[in-house]
Parts: sequence; C-alpha cells; structure tokens
Amino acid sequence: MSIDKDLFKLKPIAYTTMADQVENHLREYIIKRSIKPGDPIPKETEIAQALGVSRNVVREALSRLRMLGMIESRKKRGMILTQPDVMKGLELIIHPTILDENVRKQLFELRLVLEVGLGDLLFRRKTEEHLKKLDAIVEREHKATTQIERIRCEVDFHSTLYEMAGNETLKRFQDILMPVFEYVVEYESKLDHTSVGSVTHADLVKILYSNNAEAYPNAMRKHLMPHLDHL
Amino acid sequence: MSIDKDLFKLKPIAYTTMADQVENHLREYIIKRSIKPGDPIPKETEIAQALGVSRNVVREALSRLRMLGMIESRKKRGMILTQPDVMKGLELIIHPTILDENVRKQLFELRLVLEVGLGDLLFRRKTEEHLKKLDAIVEREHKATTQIERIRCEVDFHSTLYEMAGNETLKRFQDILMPVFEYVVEYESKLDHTSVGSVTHADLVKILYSNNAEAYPNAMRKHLMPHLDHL
DNA sequence: TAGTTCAATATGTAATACTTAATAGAAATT
DNA sequence: AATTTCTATTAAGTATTACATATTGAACTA
Repeated sequence: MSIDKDLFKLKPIAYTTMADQVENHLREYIIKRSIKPGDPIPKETEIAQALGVSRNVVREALSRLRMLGMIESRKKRGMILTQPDVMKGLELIIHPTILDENVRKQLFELRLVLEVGLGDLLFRRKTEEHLKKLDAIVEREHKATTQIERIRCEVDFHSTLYEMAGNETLKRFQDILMPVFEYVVEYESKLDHTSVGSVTHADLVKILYSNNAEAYPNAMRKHLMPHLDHL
Repeated sequence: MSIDKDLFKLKPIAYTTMADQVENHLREYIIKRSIKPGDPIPKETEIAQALGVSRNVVREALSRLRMLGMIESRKKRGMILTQPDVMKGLELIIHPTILDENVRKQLFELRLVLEVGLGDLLFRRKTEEHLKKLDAIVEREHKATTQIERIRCEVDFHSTLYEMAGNETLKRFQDILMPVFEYVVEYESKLDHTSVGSVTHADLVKILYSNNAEAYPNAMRKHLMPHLDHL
C-alpha cells in the first residue's frame, strides 16, 4: 500500500493563515494606492468586511504592522500610516542571547566592513566638536587604569565615529548591533586597546585631522587587524 | 484662563496596549529562561490565563513574533521557538515606495560604505569560480550594446562581490537593500558603467586577482567616486 | 505486526458584546 | 457671537464563547 513518495516531496505546503493574507493585502493596498504617512487607512470593520474575514484576523495583521511602526491607531480617529523606522524590525529581532554563534560572527564581520568603509562619510562630515571629542576619549584612554574603563573608551571611540558619519540610519544600525558584540569583549579584554593593531586610536584621529582620506581605510584596517586576522 | 502649559509638556502618554505588554512578557520569558530554538513555549490558553488576559490578546502578540520568524506554530503540537532570520524584520519594512527620500539616501550611503570596506572579506574568501564569474561579467559588459544590459552587468558585478564575501547575513542585507537603489538607476544610466570613476570593473578584478588587499579600498573608492562626490 | 479508527488537543477562525477614548455636534453659558 | 460644557457617536481595545481543522497518540481491528 506504499504510495508513490514523490507525491509528497513538496509536502511542506507553505501554509498561510488568514492573518498572513490580510497582512499582504494591506501591504499591497498601501503600496498600490501609494498611501503616504499621515494618510488614514480603512477601519478594522471595513477591512474585515471587504476581505470577508473576522475582525479578529484583521486585528492580528494590523497588530503586526503596528509593531513595525508602519501604522498608528487612535480610538475613533482610526488608523494612519506612519513613516516607519527602517531599523525597527532589526531591533525587534536582534537579541544576543537568541542569536546563534554563526550569525553573531557574521554581524561582527559586518561591523568591521562598515568601519573600514566609513572614511568618506567621516571626512565629508567631520566637525571640530567631533574631533575634540575623539581627542578627549584618547586622552581618557591613556589615563585609564582599569580594563573596564579602557573598554568603555574603546566603545566610545568607535561609537563616536558612527556619530561623525552623520548618517542616522547607519548610527542606528550600529546601536542595534552593539550589544551583540559584547561577547567579543572577553576576548578583547586581553588586548591592548590603545593600539589594537599597529595603528592606535591616536593615529586614527591624526588622520582625521588631516584631509588625507586615502590614508583612512588602510589605517583602520591595520587598527582592526587582530580582528580581521581572526576571520 | 490659559493654564500653565508646562503641565502638558509630557502629554503624549506612551500608551501601551495589552498586546504590547504580552509581547514584552514573552520576549522576557524567552530570554530569561534562555529558551533555545526548537524548544516549546506555553500554549495560548496557558499564557492567557497566566497573564490574566484574553486569548485574543495573546494571539496578537504571538502573531507578531511569528511574523518575525521567532516562533512557529503547529496545530496541536503547540508552538516552538525558531532561529529567526536576523534580516527578516528589515525585509518587512523596507519597501522603496514607503521610504522617504532622506532614508533612501542614507541607505545608499550605507551601501557605499559597505563596498569600500568589503575588501578584507573578499581577499580572504575569493575563489577561482568567483573571479571567473567577475571576468565573465566584465566581458559581457564590454560587449553590451544597450544601456539596460550595461546596468544589469553593473548590478551583477556588485552583487557578485557580496557573494564573494562569504557572509550570508551581509549578502541578505544587500539583497534587501537593492530594490531601494533602483531610484538611482535613472541617474546612473547617464554614466559610463564600465568605469564609473577612473577605476573600472576590470581594474577591480585585476586587484582581486592579485593579493594586494591594501589596494582595494582606495580602488573601490575611486570607482565609486561619482557617487561619493554626490554626498 | 501493520494498518485503521477515533478521541484528545492546540491552533485558526468567527461572532458577539462590552469598554474606553476621542471626536463632532448640540446645548448652554458668557 | 464666541466660548465652554455636555452628549452622542464612533472606532479601537478587550473579553468570551463557539466551532473548524489538523495533528498526535492511543485504542482497536485484521
């Protein structure tokens, strides 16, 4: 009685719930009608009736979009489309403890890639205040006595770079990724942070003071070399 | 009759719904109990009873986590935690038409940063096949007669670089971002793509064939210069 | 032992009712 | 007439109940 098994090869029928479908319908609706932030979208009951599903299902779909910051709802006023924070979705998922080792490693690589490539944004947007801030961090680092303090300087230094880049999305990206890297801290704590590689933080600042954008990428590469070698 | 306006400064009371609270509870629950992918989580009714809310509300919260790929549910079997795709959340939000101009620009900058910083991953993970693939693209590009074909080569070339980097998360990031850049295509179509800057695709391939990792970042910078200058 | 039937179970969906907050419009006050 | 206050309405938030559906595992049959 064994039935041809080939029939079942495709078995895992991508099962979509009503809520999934409603969600997709809403996305399409928003896109096709080119609804803009601030514009209202139909009432829950209207959607439910239009799609022939229970209000319950509609609410599940809306709840998802609301979580992503795509819509906001006020009682009576109904719901309006909002300009979502593009990095919101990332923030909702990324929590160090539920990420597997492999992904964390990939995110760390991503960070290295970003920092090496950051140069042009930095040179175009650096200000006196930023450079002074970096100076201060470098000095704090030199005076630091404890390892904890040194690591804090390390984090501050690199965070300041992202700030200097003047790209809100990029900064946000970094802020979200940051906690993931804490697992690296143990390893890092064994290194000398003022000069992770042969290029020190002070060296990097010096380059930033200059207008030599060409020098930046390879300087940062050398600074991060111990990490890069670890790939 | 004007009342002290300071009273209303904090007015926008961060209103959280029950679903929001349940969602947070679930996140905490998962983290604190360090539940791993594959492990089961409580039944809907159990959660509802434990938190003293209706099953409806619980389902909204679960629906959100399910969308992000954090949990999966099967009838009867209950729900299990899954290893989420970290980039899923990003994918759900990023749709070119609902992103405002400013954010799109920031994402484009992000792309430039990535490509300049990509070098070390490329040199560590390049294979003969990858290099051959790039060669083929360059050749196709030279032979191309239409602008459409040339743009396709441009996209293929840079996509292949991300592929070469051997970082699944990074590649996925790029794939998600890609559609956002289509708006740049119009502008790009006016440029000569074999040599966007003074450095051509062929030049980049030559560098990749060599083992001169130092040369890569500035070569890519020059290649992307027209875009960088546009910042 | 193998295969079938069947009950138990947990999610998915529907329907209904009620609560709550915000709004608009009517009514009342100045 | 202009402003404030009440009131009804509206739409989202929550709760409850009921039923559908698919999956599991145990009981049953051949």
